[in-house]
Amino acid sequence: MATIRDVATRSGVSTATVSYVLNNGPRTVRPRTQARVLAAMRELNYHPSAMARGLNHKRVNSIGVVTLHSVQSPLENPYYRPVLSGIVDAATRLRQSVNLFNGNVWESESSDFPVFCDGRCDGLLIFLPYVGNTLIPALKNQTAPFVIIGEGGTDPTVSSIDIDNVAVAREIVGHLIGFGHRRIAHFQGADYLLSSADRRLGYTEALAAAGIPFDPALVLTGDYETPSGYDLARTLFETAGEKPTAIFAANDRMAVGAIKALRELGLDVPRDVSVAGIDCSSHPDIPGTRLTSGDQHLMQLGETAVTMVMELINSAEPRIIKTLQPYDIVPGDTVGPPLIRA
Amino acid sequence: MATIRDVATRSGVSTATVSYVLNNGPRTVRPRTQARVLAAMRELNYHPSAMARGLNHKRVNSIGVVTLHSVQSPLENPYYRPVLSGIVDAATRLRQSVNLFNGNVWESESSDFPVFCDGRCDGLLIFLPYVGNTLIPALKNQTAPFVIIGEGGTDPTVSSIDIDNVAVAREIVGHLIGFGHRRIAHFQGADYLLSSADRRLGYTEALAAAGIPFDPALVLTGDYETPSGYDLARTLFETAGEKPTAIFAANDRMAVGAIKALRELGLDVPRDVSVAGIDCSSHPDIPGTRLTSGDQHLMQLGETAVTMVMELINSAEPRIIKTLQPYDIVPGDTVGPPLIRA
DNA sequence: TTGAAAGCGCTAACAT
DNA sequence: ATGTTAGCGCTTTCAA
Repeated sequence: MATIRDVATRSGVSTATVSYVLNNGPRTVRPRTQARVLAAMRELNYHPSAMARGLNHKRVNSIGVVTLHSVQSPLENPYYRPVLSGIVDAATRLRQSVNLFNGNVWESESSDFPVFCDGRCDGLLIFLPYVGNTLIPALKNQTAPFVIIGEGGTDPTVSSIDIDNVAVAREIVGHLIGFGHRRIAHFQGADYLLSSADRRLGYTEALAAAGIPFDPALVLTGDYETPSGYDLARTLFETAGEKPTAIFAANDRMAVGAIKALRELGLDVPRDVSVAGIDCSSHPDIPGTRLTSGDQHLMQLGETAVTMVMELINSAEPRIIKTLQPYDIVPGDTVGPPLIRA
Repeated sequence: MATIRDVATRSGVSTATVSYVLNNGPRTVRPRTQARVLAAMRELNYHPSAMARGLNHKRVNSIGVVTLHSVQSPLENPYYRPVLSGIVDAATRLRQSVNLFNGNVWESESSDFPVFCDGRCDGLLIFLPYVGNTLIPALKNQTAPFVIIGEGGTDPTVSSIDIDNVAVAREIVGHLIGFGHRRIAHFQGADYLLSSADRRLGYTEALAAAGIPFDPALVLTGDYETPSGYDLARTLFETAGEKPTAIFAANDRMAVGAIKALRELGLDVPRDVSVAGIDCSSHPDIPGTRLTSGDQHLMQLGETAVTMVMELINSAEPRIIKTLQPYDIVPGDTVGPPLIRA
């Protein structure tokens, strides 16, 4: 590869001049000289080294995206994918490249050596850090700014973007109550994610607001994955006890799993049981059925996350930005009035 | 950020020693000294700079992925996504980060300044370079090795991975012929992609092998996108002339578009018209229907592409690797025997 | 077993 | 308007 020296020699100027031509400033170069330099660059097929430049002005125009969870393949996950799409789109528009890291691999390797903050990214987007992870504390001790996606929680010392999990859960349970349901089960997410507790809180708040007594037997813990929703539904409907007329699953995948289980048990959704989730993600397992859900506008969320981290990067002093993404309750085919028992 | 100097000062050794501790060699360091250095690194929360290291040994452990086409969002594209998944998975396993570039943006900006080969990636994976693009020629003049995904074509001077487009098309058309079809339309892809011509060639070869005369009126040109398949099907079936009993679409998206159109026209698939595609990608537009298609094993293709580029990166002298990915014809619900006219 | 110092390719203050 | 040169943070040869 040709270096700036080669170009300088070839065009008979100093490296400084070449550099100024390269960057269109900050110094002005005589047009004739400039032309000579440009010609030399072309002839030598010269491309400035990102490494050398980065070493100087500490800026590489790349943002890192870390998926901390051991998600098999982030791109196949209905939550990650739209967010990532939004990130890639926004970053591209802003001329930033996107650096993907599968965090759990890097973390397990040597937890105190996060390659993604070794200068190859100007800033980081961290997906769903689970409760008790070691990355976030480590990240606080270094200079690359970062934004947490989906699990900012109550920590006021980190920048984050999320929906208001309590509110969206409250509203969607309210939606079920509005249809006349009083016996509503909740399939909550894994407890190592803060959102699980938040959505559960929204659920209890909605019940309380409607004067419906809370029944702990109706709250079952899953893990945000489809099979867990399936298993919980089977457990709930195959064992003895009074059945719920509706299920609020903490996300769409669990809701879809539940619907599959219910159908296998000969129950109709929503005639026999209503089901609602959160995410408005795609769910190929129940073709033709539109799940009642809370739309997090995940792509938009990814785009906003990029603008946030860019702001942090461009900001002189360290800052904390907290964003709550607006959401919408989207009625689908899976919620109806409760069945009146004979 | 602490530098290697800070660590050296703090532990009372030279920067050289710190470097050797950092890399576990090539020189051996006395255990006591090493311990002191490690302690200092920990205390200072030291992380070596990727830029500075890269500047020396020209290796950053990152592979670049360039999507040249103006795909809205690569992650939402049923061809790109599984390949990308495979890439991310394989790269992660090999401890490489993945750098995503939306090539058409970078290219349009200043076609002679490809940031993705400025040293921030050790090697590149290039998606579907269209015929006549300026990137590939430019890439040949620089040192970063690259592998072309999906459009290696006949150029023997570039490394590439693809399926045998002629063969897969020939086989799938053979599959249709096997059902008794003799009047088979072909919706071909955009002509700026080599695969379009290849698949079309496979189509004509299959016809020839079966002694079926080629009818140019049955070959229509789309662009690999769903709407084009829809439009072509409407055109074909709404205008006068003898209708085909089957359609071979050059990819699944066009096939799906065609099926939608046929259904709107009151035609049943496969009773009235059989339809086959290529890709085995997901297609939410025809829920419940399994499209007869040729499986390219796209995730696998992405994984193999990564191992290929890693081989090129690790190879001392420049090499060219050509890989043909195995494929399978996957029978679905959309192909049946032709309707016998009264 | 360790230190000193010369680069890697570029930028930008300091000269002229 | 342009050249000189001292770094950026690290690796590695050459010395000790």
